[in-house]
Amino acid sequence: MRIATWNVNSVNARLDRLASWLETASPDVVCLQELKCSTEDFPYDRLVAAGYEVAAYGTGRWNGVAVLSRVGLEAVTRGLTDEPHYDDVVEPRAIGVTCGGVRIWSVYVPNGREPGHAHYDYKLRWFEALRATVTEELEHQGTDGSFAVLGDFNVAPQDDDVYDIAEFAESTHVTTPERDALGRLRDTGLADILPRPLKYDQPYTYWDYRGLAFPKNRGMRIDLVYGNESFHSRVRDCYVDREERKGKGASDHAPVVLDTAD
DNA sequence: ATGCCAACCCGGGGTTGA
Repeated sequence: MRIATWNVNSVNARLDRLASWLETASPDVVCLQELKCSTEDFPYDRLVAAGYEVAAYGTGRWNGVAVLSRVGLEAVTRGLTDEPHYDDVVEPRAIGVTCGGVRIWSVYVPNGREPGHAHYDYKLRWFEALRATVTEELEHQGTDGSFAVLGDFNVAPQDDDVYDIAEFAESTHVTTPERDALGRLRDTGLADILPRPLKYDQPYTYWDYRGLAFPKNRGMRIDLVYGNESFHSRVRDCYVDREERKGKGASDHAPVVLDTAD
């Protein structure tokens, strides 16, 4: 089974590229983030015509997650247990589904903006709710089933997951509390499934639109795949499809693709 | 050339992203 995660930075603005990527990459399951559209405005017709079942969850603006699947799509859960709110709103940032016997979550972790900002606190609280929800689900399904959380985590797990750690001295995405939150998520029994880069040394997944960041490979690895042992043991390959970051109308994130046995 | 930010909402400019 081929599973991918991709922050598309507006699913409607990216629709032509998404449809063409589905044809060439031929994934069975795709986790999408940053839809920038409501559940109602999601482009169902085009993606259903491409052969996928769809579960979407969005309200527009800077949120929204979805899963596309052509191997079944069941048991849809929208949102986390006791999900924290920001400005009195619970944003659509997580959706769980079961596809081909694998329990899969597509998540879009809050950005955090800057350390000390209310959004940064929200980010840490959101991570705690994600950890709690994952713990509940893993207890419920037992250790036999395959389970994975994929998405834009907005945290670079290690210093070499950013192009120059010195550039991030005052920034979010690399702070100890954020990395500790990722560590507590791993402690539920999940492993970070590291993709191989198709070029250069590091498997970055995001490059800013500004300042020739992509040609200079000034990137970050913030789109992650966290899977339990049953899932991890089935992984045969995992890579960043950096070709999709090229050209006109690209998202600023590239898809992470993985192939599993059966 | 992988090439100098993009998408949203609103109604030309501000906000957000990471």
